[in-house]
Amino acid sequence: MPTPNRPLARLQQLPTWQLSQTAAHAHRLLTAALATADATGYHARLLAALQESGPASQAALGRRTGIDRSDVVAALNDLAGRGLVRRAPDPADRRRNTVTLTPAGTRQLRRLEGVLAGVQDQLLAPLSPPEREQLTRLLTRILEHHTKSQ
Amino acid sequence: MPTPNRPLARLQQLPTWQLSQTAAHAHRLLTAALATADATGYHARLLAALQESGPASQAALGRRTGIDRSDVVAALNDLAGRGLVRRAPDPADRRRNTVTLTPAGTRQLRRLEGVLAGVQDQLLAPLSPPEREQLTRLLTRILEHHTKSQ
DNA sequence: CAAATTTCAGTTCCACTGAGATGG
DNA sequence: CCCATCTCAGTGAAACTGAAATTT
Repeated sequence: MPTPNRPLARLQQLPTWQLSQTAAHAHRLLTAALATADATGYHARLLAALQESGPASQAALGRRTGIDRSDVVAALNDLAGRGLVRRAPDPADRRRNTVTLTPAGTRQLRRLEGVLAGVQDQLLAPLSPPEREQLTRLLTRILEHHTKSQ
Repeated sequence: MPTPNRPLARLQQLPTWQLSQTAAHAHRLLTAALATADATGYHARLLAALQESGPASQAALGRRTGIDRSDVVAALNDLAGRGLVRRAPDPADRRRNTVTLTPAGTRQLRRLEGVLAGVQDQLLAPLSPPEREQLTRLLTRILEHHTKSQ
């Protein structure tokens, strides 16, 4: 996702282009902010999923967060290495690892939620609160359309 | 850019998340549509830049389109191989290649513009024309803020 | 000499694929 | 026998880096 110096007049007006540019900005802000908390987007998504739905198998976490099974393994290695989650074999189905949020993981998630809120504010700085809501509504409509119809 | 099955309630509401999801959808649509015209996003951007500002050196094209100098080389190899652009040494500055749009390139650009318009329509299908304008205005404001302030 | 251009080779990041091992 | 799970190794696209060769 590049950022041209003197953007192309035509393409610049296409919503697809504006979306990709805006998402790229958001991604930069997000990655930078999470890095200051020694985290990545994968980490935040996994911790949030664990808090939201409780302990889960790795496959279930992958489905819920949209993270590929292979990448879930790697990210959980990180998180477990720092004591933010615990992995234990599921006694009911021994193919599975049950992943659990630790107290340290819960604290880290709270920190990350603060970081994420700050990024929203940075990104949407030029918009008033009602405009921010408007943007969210429009994006939600687009997303719903494209996830329902497929 | 993954797409979760049952999205996380919290993260799903964050504008950064919605933006990245929407941009991912747009990117999928765009890549697929351009592929039917034997093109890529790089191709479209380079052809558009050439039509908009006339013949240019490769370095200038890279700056104008936001495409890295290395990738400009590869994409122009493609385009030149299909006769859509012509590369000739610049007599005024022999470090440069002057890249020119051929008639076939102009025709291909017209095709691609049609393809791109179709993708906008697909992506924004659930929105009314005024809503599409609203979205464009909000995104433009965000982009202007983040490109001016840096 | 410093700076710009074109090119090639290689790196990094992210999402994904394939396959093996274990188990239901 | 088939399917699910966890894991590792590797692939592919996109953006970028470093450096060489040429020219200004």
